[in-house]
Amino acid sequence: MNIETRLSWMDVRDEIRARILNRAYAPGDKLPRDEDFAAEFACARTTVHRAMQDLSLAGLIERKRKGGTHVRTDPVTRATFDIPITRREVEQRGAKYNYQLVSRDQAETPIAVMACFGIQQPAQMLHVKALHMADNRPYIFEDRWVDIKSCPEILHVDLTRESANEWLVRNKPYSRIEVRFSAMNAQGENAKYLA
Amino acid sequence: MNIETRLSWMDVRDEIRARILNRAYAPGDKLPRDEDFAAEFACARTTVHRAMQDLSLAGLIERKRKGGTHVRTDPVTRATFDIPITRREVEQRGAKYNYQLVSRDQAETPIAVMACFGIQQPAQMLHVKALHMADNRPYIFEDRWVDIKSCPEILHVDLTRESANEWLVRNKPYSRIEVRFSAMNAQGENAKYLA
DNA sequence: AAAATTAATATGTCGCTACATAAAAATGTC
DNA sequence: GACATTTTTATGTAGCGACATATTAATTTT
Repeated sequence: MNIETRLSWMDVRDEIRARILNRAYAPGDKLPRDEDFAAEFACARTTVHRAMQDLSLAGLIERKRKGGTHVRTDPVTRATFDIPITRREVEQRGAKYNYQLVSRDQAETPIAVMACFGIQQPAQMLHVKALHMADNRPYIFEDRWVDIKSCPEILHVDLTRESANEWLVRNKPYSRIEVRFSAMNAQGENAKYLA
Repeated sequence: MNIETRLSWMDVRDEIRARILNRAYAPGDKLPRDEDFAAEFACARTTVHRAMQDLSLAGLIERKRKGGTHVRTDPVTRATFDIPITRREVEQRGAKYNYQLVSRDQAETPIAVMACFGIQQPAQMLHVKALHMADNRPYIFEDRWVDIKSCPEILHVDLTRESANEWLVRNKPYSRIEVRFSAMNAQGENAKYLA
């Protein structure tokens, strides 16, 4: 039986994360090079690299070529969530799903929406409003702006039959999405901390 | 100049994703083994592996040891977002930040909150209400439930000085968070599809 | 036939090497 | 000193080999 079990990249990640939380490495600090960590932990650089990648994705550190790795000054808690298809959601509750297109316009991005998207220049966008219903009662009101340049195909979709949400989720899964919540922080932060 | 540039794991990922979107591999289908893909693309299995990992994280496919890789039957679009610290957000806008604790109670999880958290058994929780203000005008109303078992330290934090949000983000970054949005889908889906 | 055991197999992980790449630092040039 | 060029350096990526692990499939045992 070999006692010292080989340590995995997750162990390395956890150890480094622990140090950051301990303030052993304070926000803004430069971390040792991957190679030095590898020496310390007696593992390969690739293992450290994988750990670092994860921490970087998690928003805890920032890495730059040549620049090295730094603890983020403003800690960011990054979360992942799934954008559901409303129809499925309703149907799974055993309710009858109905969908109705309310409006569909093409327009320049209004200022308010620009701010919401975090863009500077106005662009051509498709503005869709639609109502999702469960058992014939309003369930969700979808008010959506889609950037046409990023997704021109949306113009040729029959949105009276399928919601923009469903079409996008089906046909553009994970085209690198960035989500912003503007006026809804309070509730959105109602997160559960799990083990 | 070597013409055939070596292809990266992202190229592999994009190609496989394209096929899934094309329905070349339909939902539910079993994908070829990593090794076969590696042979097809003339790259190493590790490269395919990395591509697959990414697609799996994105929610497009599901992998099981020995079971192989399958296209997910219900496509899920997975997104990442950052939970900001409200104070910073306000200050970055150049406004004056104020914070006021409204209430702080310890109680059993009410049914409504249990549903929100997706848990079955009631637990002891800390219920905090607080108001975040920008230039002395209400900005965000924070209504938060924190599971005490998952995070007992919260009880000893002086929440009149620092908001629960800020403390959690600062001290529990990425303790594997799961977020649920309940009544807020419509707006939350207002996402921008980027390149 | 049912249950327990064993083998086969696809994905997961680790280590090593080599090279690519971005960006800072050092150097050279005017 | 200001600017352009080269070197250095830390991270990023690809390939290969080996072994771990989970799960299905096959086989043996009862």
